[in-house]
Amino acid sequence: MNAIGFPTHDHSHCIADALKAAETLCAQRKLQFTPVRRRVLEILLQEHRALGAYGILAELAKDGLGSQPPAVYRALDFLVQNGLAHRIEQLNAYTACVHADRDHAPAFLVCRGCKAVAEAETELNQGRLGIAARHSGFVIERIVVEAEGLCPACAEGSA
Amino acid sequence: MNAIGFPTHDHSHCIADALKAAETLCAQRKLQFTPVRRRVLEILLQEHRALGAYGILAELAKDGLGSQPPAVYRALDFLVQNGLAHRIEQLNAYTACVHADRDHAPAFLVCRGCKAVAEAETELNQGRLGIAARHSGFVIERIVVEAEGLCPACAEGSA
DNA sequence: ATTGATATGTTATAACATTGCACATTACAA
DNA sequence: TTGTAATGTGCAATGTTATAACATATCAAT
Repeated sequence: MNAIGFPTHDHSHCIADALKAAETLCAQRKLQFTPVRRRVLEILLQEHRALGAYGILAELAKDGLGSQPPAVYRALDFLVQNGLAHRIEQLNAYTACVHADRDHAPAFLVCRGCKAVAEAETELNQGRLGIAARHSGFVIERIVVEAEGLCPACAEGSA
Repeated sequence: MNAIGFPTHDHSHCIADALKAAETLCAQRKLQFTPVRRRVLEILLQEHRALGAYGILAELAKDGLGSQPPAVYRALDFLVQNGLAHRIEQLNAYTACVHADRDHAPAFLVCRGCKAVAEAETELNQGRLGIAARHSGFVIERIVVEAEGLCPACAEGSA
């Protein structure tokens, strides 16, 4: 495993840790970390990439954990709602959160070659957009920041 | 007309100006500003809001300018490609550009109530995301910045 | 036992987008 | 001015993503 911002690492450990953290977080908030939800998060954690809902559904189906679209979408809603996963708007796809603990405004680097996703942070009312918002009385609740480009590996290949 | 960042203004004049500018720009670049393309831009310009492809298609169909999805998508591709319109990723929808002349990295305020869209600007390699990119050797080509929230009018209503 | 809250199952359909091919138009050089 | 390449359009079919609507299950609290 070696995606943008994720130098070679013990990936199975990384997955286990994240699942553990999710468990803890759900326990604290009295949320049900059900098999479907757990499995969807696990599938997302397999790769530091964005996966489409129907791809996830296919995996889910293999385990007999649901075969219809709503099953995935509900699980994804839950995960996104609780900050355990994020939606990548420009791909209509989903990716596991790399630091699900604290509340944050995520920003992403998305490789158009391999769909690898790296997560960074931003602020809600930063920069020119924040200024524009204040000027017009617009209240920002969420901000989507996604950079599209090429990761080092893909840049090499297409150069 | 009075959307975020667009205080009451002479909207028909605003539309006419934008169409004129688009014409000029296409002439300069030797691009064909065909009836379909012109009409799609005009439809987008009617409102400072994001419109879905199928909604636009319905309008187009009324004028006998195309009845199949590819007609709109091709026109939208053309407009987006040439900076005359933008795609709002979080809505899978499109909006006319308010300053199609210069090359720019657009950022948007999108009202979740009325879908009104205001356009601001940002920079490609700004802030923490730029830093993350430089650190990992990621080359940013395009950046999606979309703030979701409530415009003053909708905030009033839902308060 | 009954209720209420939450999660899931199931069918159907809405909404968004692309592919592939044939035909028309335009641009432009021979 | 005619041939030809490039570009744009029409049309049918299909693919992909997402939700509506309704039924059922599970389980804890009264």
